[in-house]
Amino acid sequence: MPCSIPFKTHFQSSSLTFASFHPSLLCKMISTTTLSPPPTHLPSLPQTPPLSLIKTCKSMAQLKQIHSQTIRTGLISNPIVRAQIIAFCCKHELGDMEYARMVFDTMPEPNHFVWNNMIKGYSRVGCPNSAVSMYCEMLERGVMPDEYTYPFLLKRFTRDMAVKCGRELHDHIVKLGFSSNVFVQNALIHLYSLSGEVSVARGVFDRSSKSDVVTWNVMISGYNRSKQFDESMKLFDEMERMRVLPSSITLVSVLSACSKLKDLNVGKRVHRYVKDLKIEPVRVLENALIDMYAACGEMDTALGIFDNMKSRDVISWTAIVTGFTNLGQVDLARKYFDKMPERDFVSWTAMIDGYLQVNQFKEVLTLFREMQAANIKPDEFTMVSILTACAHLGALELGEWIKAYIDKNKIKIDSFVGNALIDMYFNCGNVEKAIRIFNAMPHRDKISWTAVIFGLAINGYGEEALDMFSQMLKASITPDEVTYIGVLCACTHCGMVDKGKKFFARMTTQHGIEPNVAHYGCMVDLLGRAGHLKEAHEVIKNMPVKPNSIVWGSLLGACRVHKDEEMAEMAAQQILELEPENGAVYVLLCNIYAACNRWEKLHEVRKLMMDRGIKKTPGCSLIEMNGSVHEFVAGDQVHPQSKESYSKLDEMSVDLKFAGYSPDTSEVFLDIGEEEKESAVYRHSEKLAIAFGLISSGPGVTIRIVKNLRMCVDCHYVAKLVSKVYNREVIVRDRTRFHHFRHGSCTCKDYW
DNA sequence: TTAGGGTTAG
Repeated sequence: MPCSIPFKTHFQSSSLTFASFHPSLLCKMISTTTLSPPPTHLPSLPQTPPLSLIKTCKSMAQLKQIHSQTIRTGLISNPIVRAQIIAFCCKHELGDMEYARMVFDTMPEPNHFVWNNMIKGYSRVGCPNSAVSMYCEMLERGVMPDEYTYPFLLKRFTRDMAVKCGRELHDHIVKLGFSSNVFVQNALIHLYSLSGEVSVARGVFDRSSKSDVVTWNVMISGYNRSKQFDESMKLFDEMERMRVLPSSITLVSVLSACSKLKDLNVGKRVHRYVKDLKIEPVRVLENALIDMYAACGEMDTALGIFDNMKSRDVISWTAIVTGFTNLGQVDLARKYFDKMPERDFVSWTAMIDGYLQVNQFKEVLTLFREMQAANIKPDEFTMVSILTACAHLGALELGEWIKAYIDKNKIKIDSFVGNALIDMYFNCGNVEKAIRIFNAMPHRDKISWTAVIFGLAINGYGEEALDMFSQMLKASITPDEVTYIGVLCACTHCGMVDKGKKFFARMTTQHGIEPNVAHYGCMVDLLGRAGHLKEAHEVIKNMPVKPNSIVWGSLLGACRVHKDEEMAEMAAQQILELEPENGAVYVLLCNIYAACNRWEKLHEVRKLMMDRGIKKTPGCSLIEMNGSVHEFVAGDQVHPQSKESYSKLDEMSVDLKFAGYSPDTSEVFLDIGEEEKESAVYRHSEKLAIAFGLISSGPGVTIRIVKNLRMCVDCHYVAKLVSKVYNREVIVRDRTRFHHFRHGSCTCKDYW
């Protein structure tokens, strides 16, 4: 419902509209609520004048008694009495705004004091829309606001409201001549920093007298809000130069900025300030100090303050938990988390995020379940952590559940949540849903575009990824180095060597991005896949940065596919110089020797592995069924349904042999007979997971598996046949890419 | 008869 500000007296020609507001909220509140009238038969109160009684009043029940007495005695006709009753409802912690409105409606001509109190009351109870409605009503009835009105009105504004009507209200303030009032100025700085127009806020700040510490505080917190922590610091310095004494609130904001910037020096300076100026170490300030020291990794100092606090709240505890999680000391963090007397959604999310940071994804999900059992409502921060864990585990069902939860609970899908959803869907191999989320996002940032490009690329949709890239450029979003990884990855997946080279060059010439080691790795992958092994090697030799094991690993992978044992040896040697303990390299080299029938060489590497005590990482596959993640390790029988899975595997083996399957043991490098080799590949973890998937789900249900190592040729072959024989889509995410098996073929086009 | 500012997790 459009609501024009009826500012008739001063704005005859004004076109001001408050289209965004719903003053009906207020009307609704009043019309649908049954108001309890003041009680009529009550024991008589002591004969104290009602105004003094209201001042000492403790509850709404008491207020209603006083109200009723004033009605009986006729004192209610005094407008000051009604104003005080309203003021109590608007200001008191237990004040009731519905009651205030009821009394308000009995006043034929409420004065400024009453209007201001009503506005303040609605702001206090978190109904800024109703406060605006009240403001509109005030103007409509020809009462001009005064300098008290605006600080009350703006106090609880939301970002949206600030964006939509900040400028208009500023206009009113200027025209009414209140712009030099320091309280109004402070409210305006707050308003603009809320709407994200921090430079306009700064303009108001610069025009102010700057003699009031609150003005500085509002500006500093405004910079913090818009994450311009450097500016907060500069302002703090300027304050010192201008000899404005900081208050404890200034110090809290500055400490918050120090924490974000990890600026221990200024943080310590603030701490000295607290000590030298003998500022009372209130809890909020101590919390801010703990957070600053924790963020800078100084846990001993943080704990020193924590231990000496008179009283701690949930923020003090959470700051300690976060301090440890940031250092990766998740067990210590958990120790404090478990000791917390109370935990809120932030503390739970902090601990969950701690597990995420150290890649303990299962613990992430376990803790999330505990959080739910404790009846703590997660918010969008929690959702991001859980979705990220789902993405790593390939847990699509849980990810979908989170999506449904977000929808049901109307959790805001901001760009963080949107991007996490996109990542989750892509990492679980559900390209369609990832794109659906992307298309529905109102604000797509660089990260959203990059997530889509990269997601499409790793899922084998190279052409589509490049199409997205050109759409991104058309939308005037500047790509960064991560976007280009996605672009190059897309070229690799489609074997578009020339295009890839062109993009690689354009990255620098058009967007000024210097390629880093990851980009060179992509180029090696691109050339290697196409069989240009020498050229790939040339890229490594000429790259200006030191190649890492991933770059050499790409070349080694290409050598496996194109069976170039000589270059493979060289690449493997390079990797082992960098990472002598890298078991996967020995294994890959053995695979290559086995595939080339170079048994002597293979024995040498095997002996080297034994001598150096290097063990082959056991293959492990995760499969999610009915909301739980199941783990299968090659050859193990730990899973409760492993017996059934093995029986299914036997059955599969017969079915697949009818379809022409014979085991491919070319990559088995164990010195064993052919039969044993077959038995070894037979028990690979992804086969067990596929068998489990087949017995645990109905016909036509997609089987999604996440594997910790590269898929072997035999498993790849089996997955292709399963997709055909059982008419099932099988999606396997291995160490480096996705394999979507459909109707007997794979999107990786047999290169991985 | 009425005012303002702050801390924790992506």
